[in-house]
Amino acid sequence: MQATVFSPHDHTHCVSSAISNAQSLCVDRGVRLTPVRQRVLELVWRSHQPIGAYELLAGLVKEGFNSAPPTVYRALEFLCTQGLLHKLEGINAYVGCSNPETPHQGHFLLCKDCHQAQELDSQYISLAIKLSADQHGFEIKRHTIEIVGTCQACLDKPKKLESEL
Amino acid sequence: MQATVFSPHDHTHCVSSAISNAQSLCVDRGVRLTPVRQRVLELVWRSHQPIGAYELLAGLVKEGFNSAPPTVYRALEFLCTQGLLHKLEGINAYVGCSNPETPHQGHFLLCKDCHQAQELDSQYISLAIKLSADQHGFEIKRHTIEIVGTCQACLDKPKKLESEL
DNA sequence: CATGATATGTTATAGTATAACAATTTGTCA
DNA sequence: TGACAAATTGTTATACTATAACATATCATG
Repeated sequence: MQATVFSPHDHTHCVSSAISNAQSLCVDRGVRLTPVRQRVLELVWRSHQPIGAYELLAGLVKEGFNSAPPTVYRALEFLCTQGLLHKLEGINAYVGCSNPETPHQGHFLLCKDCHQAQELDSQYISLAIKLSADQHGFEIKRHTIEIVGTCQACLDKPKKLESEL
Repeated sequence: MQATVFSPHDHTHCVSSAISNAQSLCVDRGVRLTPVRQRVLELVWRSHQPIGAYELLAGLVKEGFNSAPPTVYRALEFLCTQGLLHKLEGINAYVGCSNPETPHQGHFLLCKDCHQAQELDSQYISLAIKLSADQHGFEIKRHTIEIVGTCQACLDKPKKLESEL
C-alpha cells in the first residue's frame, strides 16, 4: 500500500517543500506569491487536516496580518486557481495539492474519524466520468469528487467505548 | 441518446408522480411524510433547477406555513435521509431523486448555463471509486460526485453576443 | 516618475446552517 | 380512555461561510 496522509510522516518537510515548490512554480508562471498568499498556503499545509477560511483568517491575524474575510478568500481563490490548493465543497475547507504543476481536479478520500483528506489520482475515476459525460453530450469544465468514510488507520484502531463517545 | 432533464418534458407529471411515489414509499418504511415535508418535496420537484433552502423557505411562507430556517432544514434532512432528495454540495442546493427506492448517492451533471442537474447512475463511476478506496483500505460511507460543465442543449444553442452577456 | 494593472485594506452585508428550548402532535399501551 | 414517551414543529437567537463595493497601496513598464 502506498504512503498516504493517513500514515505517519514528517509533515514539516511536506510544508517546506510545498512552499518552495509553489515559489518556483509562481515565478515560472509569472504570477505573484505575495506574503499573504504564501502565509495562507503555509497555514493550510501546516494543518494536518483540511482547514476552513475563518480558521485561516485567525491564523493570519495572530501573526500580525491585519486581515478581514476578503483577504483570506482572495488568497484562497488565487491559490486554488493556481492549483496549489483544492477546496473540499462538502466541508467548506481547503487542502494543499501535492502536484500543482499539472492542473487537475482532485479526487478525495475524507476520513470522518481523523478528518484527514487524501488526494487520489485515479485514471479510472477520471475516465468513468468522462465516458458518462460523453454519453450525454456533456462538456466537462470541472468536477467535485469527495468520498467520505473511514481510513485504514482509523479502521485499525480499537473501537472507542460508549463512555468516550 | 436517452431522455434527460436537459431535454423538454412534461414536468408537471414528474412532480405528481414523485409525490405519490414518495407517499407510498414512506408508508412502506413507516416514516411520516408530514405536510411540511411533502410541501418541501413538491417545491423542489416543481423547480426546474436545483433549489436552495432559503428559496424553499420563501415558498413555504407564501403558502401560509409559518416557517423559519429550521423548519425547512429539518424537512430537507428528512427527505435526503429517505433518499427522496439529493443535496448538491457545490452549490448548496437540492434536487429530487427519481429513484428513491434504492438508497444511493447521486452522480450529477450540472449545466452552468441552464443550471439544470442531471442525475447519472453510472456503474463505471461507482466501480472506479470503489476500487480506488479499496486500494487505500478505505471504507466508503458516502460520496459526492458533481460534474460541472455545459449540457448538450446549451452547447447546441447559438452563442450569446457579447452585448447579451 | 507617470500610468495602468494588480493586490490589499476596510466596511458592510448577503447567504447558509444550526443550537437550544418550548409547544404541539402522534403513537402506544396499561 | 387517558397518560406517557417519542417524534415533530415552532421560535428565537446566533454561528458560520462568502462576497459586494469602494478606498488605498504596491508593482511593472515605458
